[in-house]
Amino acid sequence: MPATLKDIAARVGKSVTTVSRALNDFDDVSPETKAMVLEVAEELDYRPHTYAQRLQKRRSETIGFIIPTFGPRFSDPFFSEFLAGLGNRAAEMGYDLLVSTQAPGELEIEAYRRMVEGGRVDGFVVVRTRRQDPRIDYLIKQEALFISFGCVEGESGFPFVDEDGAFGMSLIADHLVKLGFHEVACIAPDPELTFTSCRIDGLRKGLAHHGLVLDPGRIVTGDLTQQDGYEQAMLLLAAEKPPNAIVACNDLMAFGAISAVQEMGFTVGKEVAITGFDDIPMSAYSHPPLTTVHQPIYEIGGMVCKMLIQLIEGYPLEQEHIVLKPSLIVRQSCGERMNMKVKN
Amino acid sequence: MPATLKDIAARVGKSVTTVSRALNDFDDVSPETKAMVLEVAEELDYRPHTYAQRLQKRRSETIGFIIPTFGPRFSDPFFSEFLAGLGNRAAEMGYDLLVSTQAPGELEIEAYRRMVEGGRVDGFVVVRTRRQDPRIDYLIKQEALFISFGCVEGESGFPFVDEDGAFGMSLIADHLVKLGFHEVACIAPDPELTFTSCRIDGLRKGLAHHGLVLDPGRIVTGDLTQQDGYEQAMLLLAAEKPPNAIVACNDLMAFGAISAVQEMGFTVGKEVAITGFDDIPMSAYSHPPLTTVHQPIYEIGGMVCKMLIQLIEGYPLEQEHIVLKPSLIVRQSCGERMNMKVKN
DNA sequence: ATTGACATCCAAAACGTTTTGGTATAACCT
DNA sequence: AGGTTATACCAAAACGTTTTGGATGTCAAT
Repeated sequence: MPATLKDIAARVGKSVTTVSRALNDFDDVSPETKAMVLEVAEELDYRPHTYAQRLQKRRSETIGFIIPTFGPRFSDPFFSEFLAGLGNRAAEMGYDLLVSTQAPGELEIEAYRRMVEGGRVDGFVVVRTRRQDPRIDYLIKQEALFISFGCVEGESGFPFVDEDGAFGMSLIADHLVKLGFHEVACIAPDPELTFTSCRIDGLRKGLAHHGLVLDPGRIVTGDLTQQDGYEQAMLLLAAEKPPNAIVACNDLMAFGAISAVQEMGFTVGKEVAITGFDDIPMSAYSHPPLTTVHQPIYEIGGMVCKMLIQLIEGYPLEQEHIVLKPSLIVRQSCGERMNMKVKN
Repeated sequence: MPATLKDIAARVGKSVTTVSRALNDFDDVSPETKAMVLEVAEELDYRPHTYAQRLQKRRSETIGFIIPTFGPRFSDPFFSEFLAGLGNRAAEMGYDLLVSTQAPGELEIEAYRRMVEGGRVDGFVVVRTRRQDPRIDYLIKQEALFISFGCVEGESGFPFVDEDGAFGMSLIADHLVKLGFHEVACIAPDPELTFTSCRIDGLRKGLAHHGLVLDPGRIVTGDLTQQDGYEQAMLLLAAEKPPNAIVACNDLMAFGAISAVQEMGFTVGKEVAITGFDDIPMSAYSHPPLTTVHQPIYEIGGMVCKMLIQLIEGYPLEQEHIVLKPSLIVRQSCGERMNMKVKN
């Protein structure tokens, strides 16, 4: 039985009110009483009962994060990096982090309902946005507080952080063209995801800038896993006129593509260039190491968390919409001539 | 303002008690009343206030998981796989999952205190146990409910799931010896971790079984990251008499070791064999693909979660201690002669 | 007419906090 | 003396549930 305010009150011979106010350092409690209360609280190892506080304050001091995992498992380091950033910042700011996983679909909104309408959380973090995103529609309708990483089509009356995917892809295009890889293919994610079209467009425009066209027949769709990266790359390589560069929209698919290219007997970085997106820790340790676009995922998690807490606590955001410029990380998967790039 | 029991009671003209009992399907409420209450509840979109319920029931229906991350980030897929297993099972069983991250050290127990003594969670999941584990000591002392994945030295009066690391390592030893790799080195984790000595011993005994000794000078310590795997492997390769097999105690370090070996100009699987442990999804996509020991991490997460909930709800465990037999996954990082293995 | 059984309902207490709206006492001015 | 001010305290209500321990009414069996 943990100690309660009542226990302390009984011990010091004061009322529960006074004890509560002493512990919260109100100034209508005498210094002597405060000292006594503190001492007894220490002695009884008192901890306020979280749920009683929350009930009374009508605040949960908890933020919700539902990982939109597709399969039965989420092995995408993107989520774990993001989660770590979120979790550390939340803990630092005195908030709890309630985590759940729920694949997109029928049950998804139900998961949000449980958290929002049960009063479990004060706000949400949404990631991996879709072009038409029911989660965001729901949260707006409920007037729930949230920050998303990624935007949606049309609607922009909500705060979000996003990365400039088109810009990132233009960096990739420049890099490939400069190294002489002109036959470019792309492994894109589900077109429903908002960032898909940004990235494809960015790549298309980046190539166009050099007078090249991105053949629509060379755009295939993968589910963001290594497995699918492998399979889609195999498809691309089996084409009549196979590409000599495969631009994957995330690192995981790029790893799969590397396996495929190698299995077909080509040398990655020489006969076929491969690029990724995200710069997860593993990308420095693939063979060859992956040229990719860096997003500071951990930091973004922390940033989103901080913005949400600001919103919850009623402070205005300095910026409603933040768009981050990603940067190119050159490694060996497009060839060894990396210093070329570094020098400009 | 979400609807409360009081609102429903007012609408149907009954007491709060009756409404509560109707919603909980008690049989001292007439079918007509139940129907009415249900209808009005639906209409008002009623959701019970989670924290009020928890306060009253003195149950949080929440399980706590503090990820013992070392750095500022945890990119180890081990944790995310485990978390996914935990989270999915918890959601399925109607429990919330409260996640936090806290590196081992001074502040660690404080993080547990906040969750336990604030009554925030009904029980804990502990992973990556140390030989002397202050978390477990604390939880036992507080009589808190928990299940750990991994055991500790001495004490075993608590329920846990563990994998037979020694057995896994003996499989590795057999495999390496059979393929002719006799100069074995090992990159082990922090010796404080319980599984470190299990695995080293397993390897030592496995080799001894074939008349080989594991030179203590060939056991180095890494921090479970690719980075450290790379650096420790470099050290091993720089030795006077370099090993021709590097046994890493997790897959991430094995990836680092692969990079190191390749950078030194050796062919992995031919001049130097490399093995991992965990069989994370990435291990099928490294180049060469990694021979490793499979642990069903996702499933273990689910299993641990289920056991904890059983404990919380007062059902006895079928088994207090579960030790899983891992299996060897043969890929190319020890050579191409994999069919040899498959055939026995 | 009682008694007992059953069906249906509910007031009040409880969970552990915080907040509201005070009261009592002492001290200090006029 | 009366009035004001400051200090220290607290009873009660409130947050939204669930549970306890009846109360009331009806009907059937004695």
